[in-house]
Amino acid sequence: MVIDENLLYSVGAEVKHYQPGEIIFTEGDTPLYYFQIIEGNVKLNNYSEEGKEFIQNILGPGQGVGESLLFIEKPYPTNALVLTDCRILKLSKNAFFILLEMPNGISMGLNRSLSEHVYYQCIMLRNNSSPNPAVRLKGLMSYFKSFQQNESPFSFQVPFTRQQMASLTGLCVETAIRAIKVMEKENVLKIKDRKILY
DNA sequence: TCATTAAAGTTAT
DNA sequence: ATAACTTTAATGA
Repeated sequence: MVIDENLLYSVGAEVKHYQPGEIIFTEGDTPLYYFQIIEGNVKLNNYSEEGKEFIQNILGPGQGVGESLLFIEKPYPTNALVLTDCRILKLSKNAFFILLEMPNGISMGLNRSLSEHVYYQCIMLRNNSSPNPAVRLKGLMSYFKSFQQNESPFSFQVPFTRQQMASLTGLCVETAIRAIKVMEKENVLKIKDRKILY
């Protein structure tokens, strides 16, 4: 968790409920709030000129949404929209900065979160720069698998649809599906009930 | 080889 | 039922 929930409540954070499809913020909006997911999933995305979606990231419980933008005077570079029923803590930017000044020390959690974000961007850029679809998909799966303890093969059930995996790696769905099939044959992953085990 | 288009089958709401 | 997702196949860059 980025910031302790009770600490957030103590400085005036409120819980907001969101339904699937609801928008938290849109590309170009001015960042005015700190958001932290209690429950549910949120995706950060962009749309290309031709309308093709690129998913920057899919976030879950405990993660902040767009918090890195609170420190600079720039509009949001992505949209944030809700994938599943969500409970999200919302705190005004002012209160967020008051929290930063407090001696309780939220800085470690926040720094860790920002660091993780930079690391994620680095890994994804590295892998997504590869012309080989399997490399991109493996990069994606390896990163998300790294958060679970169990490192043994096929112990990680990929929590994304093929569509989402394609949008996260800049591939078209069909290519992603084909590459996944090939990887199954090569015993890199298993498919059980359409779920990918990596 | 990958993207695109089309078409059809499957799952979820 | 309808929308969203998955899969296969054909075509072209």
